[in-house]
Amino acid sequence: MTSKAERRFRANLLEWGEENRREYPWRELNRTLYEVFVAEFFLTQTPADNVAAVYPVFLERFPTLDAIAEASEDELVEVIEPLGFQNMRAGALKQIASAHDRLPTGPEPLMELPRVGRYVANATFCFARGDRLPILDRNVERVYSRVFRDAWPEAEADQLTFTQRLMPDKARPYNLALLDFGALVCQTEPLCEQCFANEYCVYYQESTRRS
DNA sequence: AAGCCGGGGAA
DNA sequence: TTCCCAGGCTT
Repeated sequence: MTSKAERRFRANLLEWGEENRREYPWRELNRTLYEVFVAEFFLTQTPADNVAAVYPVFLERFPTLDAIAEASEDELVEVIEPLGFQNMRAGALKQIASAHDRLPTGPEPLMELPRVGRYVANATFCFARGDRLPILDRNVERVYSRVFRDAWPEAEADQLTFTQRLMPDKARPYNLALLDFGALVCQTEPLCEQCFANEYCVYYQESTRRS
């Protein structure tokens, strides 16, 4: 069942996203699966602006999995060093490129690659192809747990179901908006005065009742 | 489910 | 220097 607040949130978020979407090179239309994967792989635990600085350099030097397979791990480390986690990441990319000519074409097999979890797998296929897959990171969890509080489940599997159910058919713009909203408005220190959800957000309702 | 890991950034 | 963090990984 979809509650009234859930329907409002979905509509409001989509509308907010149209005007507030952040532009990044990996969000351009017609990016290949590989190009989107590279971005999502780097975006974990790394600020988007850092990734944006390295992204074009990386794609220029390593335009395909094959280019990674042919390079040494040290060359890889050199390029991605500004991102941090360079050894872990270079090792995983080498492993991936030496085992595969091309990326698997679904989230489940993609998740079997080293250092690729649910978040990267779903984000890659949602953003590269528009697949209707739930994405769940700390931003998304913070947003939903504030807006819906008790309706937001504890267990990760249930959270995935919840986000899946809330997602409209236009999954790509919705999920992009969700990430941007978590980053720009519903931050750790939330900017409730400029938020569209004030009328039904449980967190906001509670915080105003107190004061 | 809970804790661990490697490492960046803030305190 | 310590603490906190955010994913993935391990158990």
